[in-house]
Amino acid sequence: MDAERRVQRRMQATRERIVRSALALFAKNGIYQTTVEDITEAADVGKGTFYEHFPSKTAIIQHLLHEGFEALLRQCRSEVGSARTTRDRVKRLLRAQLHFFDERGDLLSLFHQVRGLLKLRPGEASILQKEYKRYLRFLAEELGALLEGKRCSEAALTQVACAMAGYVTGYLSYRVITGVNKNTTRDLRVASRIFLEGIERNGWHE
Amino acid sequence: MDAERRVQRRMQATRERIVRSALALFAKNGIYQTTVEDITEAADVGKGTFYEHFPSKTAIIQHLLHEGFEALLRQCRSEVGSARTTRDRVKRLLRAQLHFFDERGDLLSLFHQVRGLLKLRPGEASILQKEYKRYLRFLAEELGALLEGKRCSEAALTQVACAMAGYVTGYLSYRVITGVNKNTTRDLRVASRIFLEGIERNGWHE
Amino acid sequence: MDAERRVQRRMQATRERIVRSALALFAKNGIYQTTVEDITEAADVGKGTFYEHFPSKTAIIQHLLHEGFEALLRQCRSEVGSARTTRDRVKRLLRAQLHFFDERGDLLSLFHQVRGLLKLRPGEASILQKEYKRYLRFLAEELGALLEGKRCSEAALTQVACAMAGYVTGYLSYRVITGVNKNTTRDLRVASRIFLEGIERNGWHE
Amino acid sequence: MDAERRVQRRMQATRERIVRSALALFAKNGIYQTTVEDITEAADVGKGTFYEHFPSKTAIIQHLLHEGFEALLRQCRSEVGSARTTRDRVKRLLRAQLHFFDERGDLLSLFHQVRGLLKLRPGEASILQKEYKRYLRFLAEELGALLEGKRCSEAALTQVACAMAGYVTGYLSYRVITGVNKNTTRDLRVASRIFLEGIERNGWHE
DNA sequence: TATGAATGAGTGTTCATTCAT
DNA sequence: AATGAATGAACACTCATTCAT
Repeated sequence: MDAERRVQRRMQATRERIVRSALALFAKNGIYQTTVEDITEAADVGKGTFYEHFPSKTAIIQHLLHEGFEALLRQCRSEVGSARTTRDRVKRLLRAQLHFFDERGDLLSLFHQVRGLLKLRPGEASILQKEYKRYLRFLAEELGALLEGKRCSEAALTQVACAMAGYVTGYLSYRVITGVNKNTTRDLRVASRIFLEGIERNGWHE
Repeated sequence: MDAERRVQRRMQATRERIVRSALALFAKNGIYQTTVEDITEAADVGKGTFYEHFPSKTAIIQHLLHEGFEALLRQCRSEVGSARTTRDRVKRLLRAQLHFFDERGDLLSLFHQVRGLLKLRPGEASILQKEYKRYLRFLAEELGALLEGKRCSEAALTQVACAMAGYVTGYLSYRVITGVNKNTTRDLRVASRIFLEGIERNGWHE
Repeated sequence: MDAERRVQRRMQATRERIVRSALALFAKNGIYQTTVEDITEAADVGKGTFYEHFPSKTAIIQHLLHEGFEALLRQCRSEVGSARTTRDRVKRLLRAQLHFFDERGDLLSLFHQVRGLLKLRPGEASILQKEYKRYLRFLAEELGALLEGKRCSEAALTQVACAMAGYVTGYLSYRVITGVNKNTTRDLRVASRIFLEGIERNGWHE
Repeated sequence: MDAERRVQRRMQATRERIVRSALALFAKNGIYQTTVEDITEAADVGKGTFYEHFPSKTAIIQHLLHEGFEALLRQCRSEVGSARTTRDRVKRLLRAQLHFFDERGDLLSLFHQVRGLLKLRPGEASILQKEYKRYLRFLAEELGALLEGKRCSEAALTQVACAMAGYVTGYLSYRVITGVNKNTTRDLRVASRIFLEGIERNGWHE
């Protein structure tokens, strides 16, 4: 029936308003300073409605994290896909990440905050940790593909993935502190140079 | 009198136990999951004693941050001090930071957590922010000194400082997630290569 | 029309599923631990459907209580009806109750739980209280009939009714705790003895 | 020091006010209708103070239950102690219980309410259950002592203990419903008769 | 009639902070 | 200086009930 679909759509809209409000507030005020009521108020729904859509505050963080990384990886994949040369691939991989976080400061902030909690709360941590590991694995695979023909251990690849992920997110989140204007073109040039030099000239062999 | 000095000394010891317990717990369980009572219990003092030494929980975080950065910069300065060549300076600068955070995982964690909160709580943020800015300014100055003779705007320097700080802390904190074994020698080689290549060959001109 | 009747019948079936689920859950998990949603889920109907059949959670408790006592009294009446001697009547009265609660542990539990709440919530209490009073009045009347010819004040009769009701339900609910196997025959022998002795030999005169 | 003791005493006083308020409210309004805030308000302390003294609402119920049964058993023991004849012992045992609950309607109510929850909430139930079992075991032992020389299985003794406990508490709590005036002397006469007849003339052999 | 999304008052619990000793 | 009992604002989460479809 049509009616049924309309209900579905309306519910989806409510859920989305909650999700959006949550992410915005988490990024702006921090996950601990943001209460469920803040979220529902911003989403203009009743407090109880939150729990119709997510079983707990932790659950929505998990959801946002998952969706966030999903989006990041999607963008990376689509950007890298059409690259030919190694140089181009690395550049595109970096550009995808830099662009993504430039536009999604909210996710940069969320990723950063949650990452700070990964060693804590063992129960919840492992679930959240998966997302970060997926991101690192993706980068390792991408980089691995680039280095084919050169010797590079799994550990070394992971290390480079950490380096790249750490560089991109670390750099951008420090940039937030300094208030330096965004200049993604320049950022990209610098980042590319840094990684390309390393990779092209030396390989990352141990 | 001697008695007076003894009291002073004992008080100092108490304060130190509190400080140490706080840092350990913040790193292990997170600043929000750590209660003042957790700290005083670990320090084996009464709950009220905490407030004899620090006016608030925020205050001790601020203190730890300040002392932490102080120590970091001290180590950087002493390491870099005796360097001669530019290449050596950069290497030493990186080594100092990597070594420091390798040994002080607690501070790495604290710095990371607090950094995630910097845009929050406007009042407190600015006080905490100062510490990070001081760190970045230090790096910028160091790097500026290295590039003497090459054109490099203030903004570009800040950018490189962000890159370096972001790279080091970002990389190491991702390394924590993957559980990759520490291998500081290799880490240093990689990091040096990355930054040296960039700096030596191109300078960071705009 | 036939259609109308079918609707009626289906509605009745829904109502019954709700009623049955409610009683089972109240007995198993407690009236406070059982949510309306638990009930509707167990009855496999929508949450809103509950409120089509009962105006509130309290209302269904009241309903169950009423129906429960109705059934109890019916069983008592039918059991006692054909008795001749006084001895037999008391025995049958006791047997009816013991049997009833043996088979209806759910009602035993419900009666017990609700009785614990009778002094509460003045508004609701009085409605629920009526059911218990009806039960006691019934017992008093039955016992009164047995004692005809012997002096026995109204108060004394009520007292004996309380004693009997208290004995039966109190005994059985303690038996639940001990996990002692049901042995209704023996239970009955004991109970009969207790009450018959008292009643037969002495009457309950003041 | 004196000061220390004074603090101790004051704290004890606070705790007692909380305990007393809790019991009164649980009895009057029910354990579910009574909120922690109701308790602290009645005790004229801050809400947080409750949790300085008890880790949870469940904990205070457990405490009250334990203390309540302790007091009941104490009274039973002291009452029964000086009895000589079997007849006297049973009478005293009954009297102790009837008197106790007559004066402690609050505990009668609490015991009744909690008993209604014993099959529920498995985790907590078992802790609470212990108290009831202790009571029953006590009665079984007392009755066992009386019947020495007569054959009586453990199960039968437990059964009689259930009967007695069930009778006393069941009777009294039904009496609350009817609003019949207390008349402990008469109650005692009735109860004694009931149990003495049974025990003296027949023993409770199977 | 049946549904289930939406609601918000209410609850148990936490925890930074105060203050009398 | 050190203590820890007392405090209450704040929060995550529950659940009976409503209502538009």
